[in-house]
Amino acid sequence: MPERNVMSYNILIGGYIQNGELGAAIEVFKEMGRRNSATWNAVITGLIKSEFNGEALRLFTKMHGNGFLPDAYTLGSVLRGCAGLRDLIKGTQVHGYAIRSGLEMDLVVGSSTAHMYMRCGILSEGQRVIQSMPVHNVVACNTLIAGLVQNGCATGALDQYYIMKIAGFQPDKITFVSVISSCSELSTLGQGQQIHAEVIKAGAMSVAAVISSLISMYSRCGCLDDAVRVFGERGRAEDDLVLFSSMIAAYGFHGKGEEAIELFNRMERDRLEANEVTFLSLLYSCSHCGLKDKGLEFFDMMVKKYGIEPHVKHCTCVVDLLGRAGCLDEAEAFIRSMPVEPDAITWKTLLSACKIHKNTDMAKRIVEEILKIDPQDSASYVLLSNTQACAERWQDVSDVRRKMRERMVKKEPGISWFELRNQVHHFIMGDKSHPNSEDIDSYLQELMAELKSLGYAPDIGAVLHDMDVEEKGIQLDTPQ
DNA sequence: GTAGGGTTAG
Repeated sequence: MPERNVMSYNILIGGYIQNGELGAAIEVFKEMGRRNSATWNAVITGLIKSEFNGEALRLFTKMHGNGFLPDAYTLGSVLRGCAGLRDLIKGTQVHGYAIRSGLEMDLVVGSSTAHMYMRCGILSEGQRVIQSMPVHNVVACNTLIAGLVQNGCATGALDQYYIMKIAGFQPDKITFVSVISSCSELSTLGQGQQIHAEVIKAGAMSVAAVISSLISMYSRCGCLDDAVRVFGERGRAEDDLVLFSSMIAAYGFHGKGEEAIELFNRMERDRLEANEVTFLSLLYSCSHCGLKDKGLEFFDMMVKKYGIEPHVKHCTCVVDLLGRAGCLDEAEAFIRSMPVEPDAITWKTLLSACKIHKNTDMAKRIVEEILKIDPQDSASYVLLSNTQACAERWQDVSDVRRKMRERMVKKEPGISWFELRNQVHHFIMGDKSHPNSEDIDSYLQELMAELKSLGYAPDIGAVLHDMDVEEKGIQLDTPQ
């Protein structure tokens, strides 16, 4: 087979992959007597684009074994595969290969390396790789911004967004999705509105992912009306399904279960086929709106009518549904017979229901399950201690606290914040550092008096014992 | 002919 023919086969493979016909591409690949690096790269990339990451990595090993040296194309794809599998060990090996072959600083290889580290939760290494690159482009900036927000550093992501603009890069749809998510994480409505305006100016309002993140941002910032407006003004987005899923969740977040269900019914009428995320939004809405039976009905419908295999997240929603409704035994039985392995969040969902319904015996048992999965989970110890406090079992409360000290488990103090006229004001429990602290406190007392006059009874049992050693320390250390 | 970043739920 002459080299000229290899090239025409490669064109054929490329075309199949572009059309999503991976099977046909692999058929051609198998038939080829001679291949070059581009042949291997095309198939490896095709596999990774369809999320066959493990298969792609095996083919990469085979490529290497056949004497073909990986180039920047290969490494970029393979690193993306490692990121998809969250395989830090393989990812680090590929990074090592990139360094030895002098491709580490290549724009694509560098971004892919950083993305791999950040997907595996190693934010600092990802930041280091991006910052050591001599040249940047919009993709390198996006990699860093997305990595920051996905690793819980939304403030850092927004800082990086302003740095990127100062450096002269034009944000694109992917930048917008990441920074809008950052705003919803931080509930900084003003900043979110400003970015919304930038999205309009940049002409990115037809991108479903962007609209979706705007709906979610407005909803989480407390502006359901704006979320509804963005949803209503959506043009002919190519991917309507994501928008419906976001909007259902937004209604659920605001306690509007009826509206969430109505939207789902509208999807069925319009023959827009719900997917696993739609059902997640729907189950979430039912559990947050006290619609237990409806929720169970939807779970059943998802499996039987739509043929969607339940994911652990769906099951956790069902646990929440049962738990909030007070069906604790049913919830525990559900977890123990679920089709997928429960994770720490599943158990924590039940634990929080134990606190609401003051079931201390079950709480003890559930905490043991959580600590099997995550022994350093401070929130579970605190939740257990609060459950005991609600039931006025003070001896058990101090036992839990003692265990935490013995196991060196530290609880991060809670923090809350809000944005006012482009300024973020934040408060730690017992914090007196805010310049208007006294005024705020006296207004809070007024509000509390008004609440009580309207019949509100605070849950003192839990509140008094919510303050633990670390939080007290911070309260005392805070400058006046 | 082959390369990198994002989405909704929790």
